Amino acid sequence: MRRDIFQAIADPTRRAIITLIALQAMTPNALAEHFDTTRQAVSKHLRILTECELIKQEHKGREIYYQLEIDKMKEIDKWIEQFRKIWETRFNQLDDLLSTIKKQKK
Amino acid sequence: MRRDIFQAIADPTRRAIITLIALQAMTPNALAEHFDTTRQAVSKHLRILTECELIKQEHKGREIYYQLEIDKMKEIDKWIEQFRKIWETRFNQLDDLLSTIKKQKK
DNA sequence: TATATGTGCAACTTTTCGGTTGCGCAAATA
DNA sequence: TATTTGCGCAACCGAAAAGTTGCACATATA
Repeated sequence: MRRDIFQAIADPTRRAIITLIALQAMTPNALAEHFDTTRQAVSKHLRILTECELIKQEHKGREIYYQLEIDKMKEIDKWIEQFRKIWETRFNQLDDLLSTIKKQKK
Repeated sequence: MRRDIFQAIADPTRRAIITLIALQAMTPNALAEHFDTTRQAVSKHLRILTECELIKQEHKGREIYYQLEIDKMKEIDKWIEQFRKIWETRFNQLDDLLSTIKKQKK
């Protein structure tokens, strides 16, 4: 099974899970209430997210609280960074262009 | 067919395509040379990327140059932003803690 | 101790995905 | 005009994904 973060966040339910537990750790049952699927399906998503270390478990009696491994999210941010550089450069170029026009007006 | 950006960037080949054409617009044939698949397979990826408006075509004779719609990439960045806020907050909290410890030492 | 609850795991099914092959079409070239 | 080249599209195939159902197991609770 190929498991990487990008494949993990491809599924909308998994993205919703990530957003939910980003605020506070939650149990599978609590999470399942938010979706129109079975608890087992949610559990499966949690396993996938755990496998690529996007979330981690915290056992509390018979309950298992899942919480976000925020640092792992940085890996996605790292990939986006190369593009952020591009759009920031373009923005600056536009900025330069605008100020050049401004100067010409004077 | 459900097509969203996150599903689009889930595939490693598609991510590579995006990175390649971010630098300069390319034709399907030119792109295919970079991968160990057929031109048709690449073409299929290009169609998916086009469908979710991550790339756009520019016809030049019988050749089609594909180029990145950099603005669309911002949507991914937008999703990441909520988590960036979290890790920046935590970083600042750690920073506060460290300076508190420093003060106590004095 | 018997029962209820919270959970993960395995088996199975249906859908989706990524790839190949074969085709047709338009533009360039001989 | 005949041929080559660049391309998209449709049909098909195997693998993987996402969901359901049924089960086992540990921890609470009566």
